[in-house]
Amino acid sequence: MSGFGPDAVFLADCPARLTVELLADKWTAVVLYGLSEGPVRHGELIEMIGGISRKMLTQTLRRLEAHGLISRHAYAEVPPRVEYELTPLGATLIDPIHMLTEWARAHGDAVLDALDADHEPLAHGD
Amino acid sequence: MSGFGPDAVFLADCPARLTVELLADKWTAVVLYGLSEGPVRHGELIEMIGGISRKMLTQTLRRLEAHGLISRHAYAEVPPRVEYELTPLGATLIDPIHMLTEWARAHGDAVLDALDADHEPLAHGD
DNA sequence: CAGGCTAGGTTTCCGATGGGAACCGCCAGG
DNA sequence: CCTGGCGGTTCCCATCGGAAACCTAGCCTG
Repeated sequence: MSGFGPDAVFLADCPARLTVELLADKWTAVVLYGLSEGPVRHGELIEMIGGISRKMLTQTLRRLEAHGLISRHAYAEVPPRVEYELTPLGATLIDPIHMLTEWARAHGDAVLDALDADHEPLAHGD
Repeated sequence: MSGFGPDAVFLADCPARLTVELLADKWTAVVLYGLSEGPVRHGELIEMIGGISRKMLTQTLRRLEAHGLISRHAYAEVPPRVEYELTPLGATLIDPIHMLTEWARAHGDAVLDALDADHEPLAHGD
């Protein structure tokens, strides 16, 4: 434990840890990705993402807004219309997220394979 | 909901979602990063990371192992010694994770600034 | 005019999850 | 024989996440 080099950046209390934990949510990355092509409404995100509850979506959006990654535009119409949009800061996160999806596209298969091998280790004679 | 383009890859039930959710843990990315420079022992990870409990570390390591991203080497010694190491598959994740840390290094400041502005919106006259 | 509809958000309730800390097993050494 | 070091598990509790009902507010329909 004596010398992890300058790469230890995100193993302690540095801003990197904060940011990684900001993204380390089940929904954060997905929501950001959902906004990557332009303003999207609350209800659209619900349908796009699939599996997220209103509560968690709102909560995630609020957090991203508080962190300056997205902006919220509420139109005083009836029925109410609310659109969310990436800020320039939030837009800079799309590239890293794309890298993750690219990784998934390339290696997701291998991960599923490993998972399968691990779940049934006695399927062929223990 | 009619045409999000081919980029909708990870908004549904595709493998990308699975993988993103695999990483969407408070500790997963940090642990992988901690292993990025070679085999590391359980206790070393505890000290490197700081804030993680034994339970969560073990749990995270088990999951990563099940997904084929790391391998576990237990030496029948006394006191027990257990080392964890990235598999070749796991090593391919280091690049994407580095992108996140780079992003954090570049924009973490802006995020903290936005957070601060949001937390005290009435600090200068409501 | 009353009730229902839409759409975003909040509240309530409950099951799942995460963290802390104590405990376990193992064996060498004092 | 008791302690100490290390990896891991168990127990307990606080928090979180999800489902679904409720709320607001104005238009439309009956």
